[in-house]
Amino acid sequence: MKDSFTIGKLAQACDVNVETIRFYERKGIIKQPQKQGSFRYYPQEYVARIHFIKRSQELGFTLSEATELLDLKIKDQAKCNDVLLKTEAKITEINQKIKDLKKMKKSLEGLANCCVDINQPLTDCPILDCFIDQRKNK
Amino acid sequence: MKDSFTIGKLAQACDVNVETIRFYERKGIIKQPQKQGSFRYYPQEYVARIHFIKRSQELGFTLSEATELLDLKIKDQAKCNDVLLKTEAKITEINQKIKDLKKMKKSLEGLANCCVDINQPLTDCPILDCFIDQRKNK
DNA sequence: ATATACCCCGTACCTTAGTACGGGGTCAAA
DNA sequence: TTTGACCCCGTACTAAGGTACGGGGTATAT
Repeated sequence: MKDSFTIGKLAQACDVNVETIRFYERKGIIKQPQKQGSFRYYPQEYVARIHFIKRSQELGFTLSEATELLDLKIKDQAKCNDVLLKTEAKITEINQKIKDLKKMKKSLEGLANCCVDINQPLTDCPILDCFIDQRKNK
Repeated sequence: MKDSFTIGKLAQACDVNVETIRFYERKGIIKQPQKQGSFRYYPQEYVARIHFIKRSQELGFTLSEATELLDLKIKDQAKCNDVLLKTEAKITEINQKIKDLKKMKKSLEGLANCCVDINQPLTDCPILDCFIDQRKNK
């Protein structure tokens, strides 16, 4: 019990709901820890695991992608090579997303700039066309 | 019906399911087009709208955010002033997304770099710590 | 004029990612 | 030793974003 968390303490430490942890367990995203009687006792590394999952989600990865990333570290029969490949795939994905977001941002900035006359009715605002045009050559 | 699409043709042109289009209509994300009898006939601009929605989703916006973006142009009773504010909010959002993705990318690159010895067992790979550190000062 | 491909509507179902609930068991402090 | 806070499990529900289905109507090419 020392150096370990009940499910409630773990949830608190990770700023998630208790049910979320039970949910992750049911889904195989984290594995069931040691039990003392009917109670789960989590060693501290679970804090890091759950933080990792949450962080990944914040950055646009799904739960199963987050699990995949975690597994890169956890499955020690795997070799760094595997990690490298998966990591590089994710990086490529991220690069594309950044590129697309930047394009979108430019369109929006164009929109903002064209609204110089603050009381011009929106119908005359060329932003949408801007936007649509950018979509066209995609 | 020249120059317009039946729902099936539109779906095909946008590479989405017919049901998706009906779903968007029910949700008020696109508006019902002219009907000839019971059939919907969509003018071409719907292609751009749906592409736009799909694109926005790919970039991490929800359907209702995508709708909001689309509305920047469509509601002509609004004034440029409103558009400007909303546009700026969206730009801020996009900037944050880009920032987060870049952080994620850096972590992943760090991970990739630490796997120099291609046959090193994975247990020695510091990926988890990488991520955790980033979450802490969040 | 008839096949058949397409459309209509409503309803039900699916996946992801949880959250809530209820009836019961347990631990620990007073 | 009892009371309150916490845990157990299973089941049901939510919200977003669709997808599928079934019974019927329609448009069009032959």
